Amino acid sequence: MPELPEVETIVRELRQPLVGRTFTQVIVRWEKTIQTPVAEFKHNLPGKQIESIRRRAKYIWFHLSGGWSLFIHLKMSGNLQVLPVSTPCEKHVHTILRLDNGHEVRFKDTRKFGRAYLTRDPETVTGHLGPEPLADNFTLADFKALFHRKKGRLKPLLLNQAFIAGLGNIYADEACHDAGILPNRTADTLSAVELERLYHSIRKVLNHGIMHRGATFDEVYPGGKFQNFFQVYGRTGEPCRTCDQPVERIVLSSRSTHFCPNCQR
DNA sequence: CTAAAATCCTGGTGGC
DNA sequence: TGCCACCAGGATTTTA
Repeated sequence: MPELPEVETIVRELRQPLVGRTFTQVIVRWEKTIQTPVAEFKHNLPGKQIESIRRRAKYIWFHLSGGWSLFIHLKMSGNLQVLPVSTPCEKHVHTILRLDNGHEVRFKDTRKFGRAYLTRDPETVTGHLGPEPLADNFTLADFKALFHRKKGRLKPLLLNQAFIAGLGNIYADEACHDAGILPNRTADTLSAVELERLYHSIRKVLNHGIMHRGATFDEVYPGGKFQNFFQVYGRTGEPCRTCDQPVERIVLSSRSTHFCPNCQR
């Protein structure tokens, strides 16, 4: 379940092997992965060179020659491998993008939720997204303004990518705990002081995640270490690292939500 | 407007 | 050991 820090780490690791490469061939084994019409995708991708790779929210964004953009969203279980064509292909590889150097990009995705988009208009994919929480120009005032006349509960708001981009279940729970705010609070009850704490906590937990190269989960994304630093996520019944009270779990908008009833108010 | 539920998927788990 | 019901979980879509 890659969230912002995992996707950021993956993007950084893809740059060295992929920037400058040109796609030569597309093999699609599970067509639902491709969100743009498959025939267009297969026709338009070969011949395009990767000029740069960035991240927007949880999307991996390949800037291609000719003004094209390839977006890949890993969703729950997606994983990108860059391997020589001769390497035996693992199970659950649904799309293969051949390169001009004898290697290929393999989109492996056990649960088949991952999606790829090829477009000349990036806005069609990312246009609905809220602000990047780690952007230099994303200020406390901007964050507070997001809450203007918002009435829903805090956790679902933080998970809403149109509200703020990049948080998922793990980092939303961790940010609420760091800020000392209960995730089921109604958004319009948060004080100015609480909003300020939350703003800094969101950026803090995301930066910590990136620093530890993300969190490794279900062995989908190897290499991350942040799972060792979770304060509440997945720790139901275990003692809070701050106060020793057992971490509690509730369900909010059908998502597991973990919090410390003592540290969070 | 908010919000809850259904949808898409498969591997892992727990009950019997 | 086998069978099966059930669950997680991001984002979108549907329904209330």
